[in-house]
Amino acid sequence: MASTCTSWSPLPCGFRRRWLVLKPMQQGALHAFFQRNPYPGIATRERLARELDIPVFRIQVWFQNQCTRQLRQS
Amino acid sequence: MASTCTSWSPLPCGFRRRWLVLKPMQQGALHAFFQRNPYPGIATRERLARELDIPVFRIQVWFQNQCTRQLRQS
DNA sequence: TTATAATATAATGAC
DNA sequence: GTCATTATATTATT
Repeated sequence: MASTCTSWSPLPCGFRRRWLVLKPMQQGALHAFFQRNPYPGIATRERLARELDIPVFRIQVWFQNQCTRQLRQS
Repeated sequence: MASTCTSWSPLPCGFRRRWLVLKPMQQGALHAFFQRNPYPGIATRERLARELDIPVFRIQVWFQNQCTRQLRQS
């Protein structure tokens, strides 16, 4: 396995990134896109990051969380 | 899906801690700080706790309540 | 009654 | 899956 510090995570191990709440407009855009494509490739994630002004790794985390939480709806 | 009693609440469920009224000086300091930073990290909360002589979890509760009070004025 | 301290839980960001 | 932080609803006390 790779080290616990993956390439897309700029923070050193053991430090938790500052909690940032997404703005409603950003959330709306992400939800809308997720409905169309839950598994965007790196190019798409980078485009979303530019358009919404969110770091790429946050986009990645958001889609990961969204996938797992979509599944436990029952 | 947080657990019932989260980490910032050291009392077991069903037990209510004693009501504590903040002194005017403590309230003033909290309000002043809140204006600068409504979401202090754990290190900052611990510093405030030391300086104002208030337990850390009460600091946390005050900031949470202050956020909702702020929102209700609109 | 109003203000606010305190409890509990849901939603969600980060890991 | 797990933990941490924020948001919100509610209860209780001064």
